[in-house]
Amino acid sequence: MIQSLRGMKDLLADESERYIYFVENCSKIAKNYGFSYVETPILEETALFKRSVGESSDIVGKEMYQFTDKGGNDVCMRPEGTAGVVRAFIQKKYDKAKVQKKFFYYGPMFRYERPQKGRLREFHQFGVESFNQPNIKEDAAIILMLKEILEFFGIGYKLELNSLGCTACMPPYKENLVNFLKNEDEICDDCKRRRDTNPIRVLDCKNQNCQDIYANAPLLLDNLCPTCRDEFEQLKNILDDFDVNYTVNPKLVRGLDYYNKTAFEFVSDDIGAQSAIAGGGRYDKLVEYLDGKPTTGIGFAMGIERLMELIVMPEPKRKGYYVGALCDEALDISFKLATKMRKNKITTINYDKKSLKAHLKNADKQNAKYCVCIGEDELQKDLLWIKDLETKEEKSITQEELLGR
RNA sequence: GUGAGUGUAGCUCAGUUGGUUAGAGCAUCGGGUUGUGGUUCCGAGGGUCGUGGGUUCGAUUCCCAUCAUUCACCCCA
Repeated sequence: MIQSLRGMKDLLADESERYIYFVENCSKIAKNYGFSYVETPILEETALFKRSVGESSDIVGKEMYQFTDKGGNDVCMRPEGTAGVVRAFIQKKYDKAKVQKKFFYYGPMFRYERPQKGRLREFHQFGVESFNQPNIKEDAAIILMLKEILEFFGIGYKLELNSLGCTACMPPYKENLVNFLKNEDEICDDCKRRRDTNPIRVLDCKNQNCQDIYANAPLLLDNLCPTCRDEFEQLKNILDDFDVNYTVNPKLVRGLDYYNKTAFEFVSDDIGAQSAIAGGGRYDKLVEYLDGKPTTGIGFAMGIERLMELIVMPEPKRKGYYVGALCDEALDISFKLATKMRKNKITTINYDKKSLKAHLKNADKQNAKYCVCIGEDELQKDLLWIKDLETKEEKSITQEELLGR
């Protein structure tokens, strides 16, 4: 038997219902915030992710589905959504037009990792990106929108917040941190590697010994330039105004290299070790990294599979019609009837002759609201028998009456 | 990439200290006398016990390998 690839799952039955329910409602909320749908290709040139996500990240370094296509191009399946949207933004020359744009997207992402709870090789993200809106209120609006989405689905969360600074304050801080790390020989091998490739990531190390050492490490939050410090204060004030609960985590860093200034992560306690349900932040330099004109950007991405474990679906209601025949003569007639009904009603039909009891049982199992049956009596009188499975009300009506309902 | 656990019916699992026809619940299908569902009762179908090899008179059971899967590390949404 041929099976789906490791870490890749089919979406069907309850799961697909959940998926549709989730993205539809997220889309609705995003549209209220002025975002419009964008869909970018799953396959992109590998260089796009190397230059945006960063070669030092694990995502690009070891988790990409990368290959050479028949034309000899170095391509890969997107491991995240932002890079493609930024590429599309630049390709459409919105950077030169200096226009504000807000996009939302959802779809599959691919990372070659060892699967576990909340982590698949093909997984789905819902995300938004807002370009050319440097106002700190936009940062707040995006967090408020995420809060609204999570609250709509009844998902509990914790919000962690940090500022990663800008080109004025980040480089001196980085130097500062590297100097601190040079004097520490007890840090783990991973951290030693990070010291050279991406020093800020050491702060995020899960190793307890490392964390003990970093208790004395310089923090970026204490070394922000006046502008960044002021903006971070404003952001916190707005969030306070809107009763958003958050904790400032000066050691929160994002896994992708393109972030600066505002960085945030929504975390859940209820889904195992892979607890990050949404993350995002500002990326004011990314458009330039990808050869666009200077354009600020901010966005977030949510892990749909992780969130689907947490959402409570509304109770399924009985709906639609079930059609069944009680005698052989009614088989063709019921099929014709069902086909007419399908113009404007959800209709399922059973092709076999069965007892009324069996049809009612089937209709009930399929969660239909009405059971329509045709038997000898109905054929004689040219009527249909119909029962409401909720109210138990039953009556005989003509075909015209039924089709006109 | 590393570690641990698990693979028996469509699903959830029991079981065999190695021995004839491998069990349960749920689900499915049929029935409980003339055309009334979600309850109940009776019955039926469905398994080369993940795959390959080894030990043995004999393996679903023990051993090895392999594949799949789960959880954790790591990484991240």
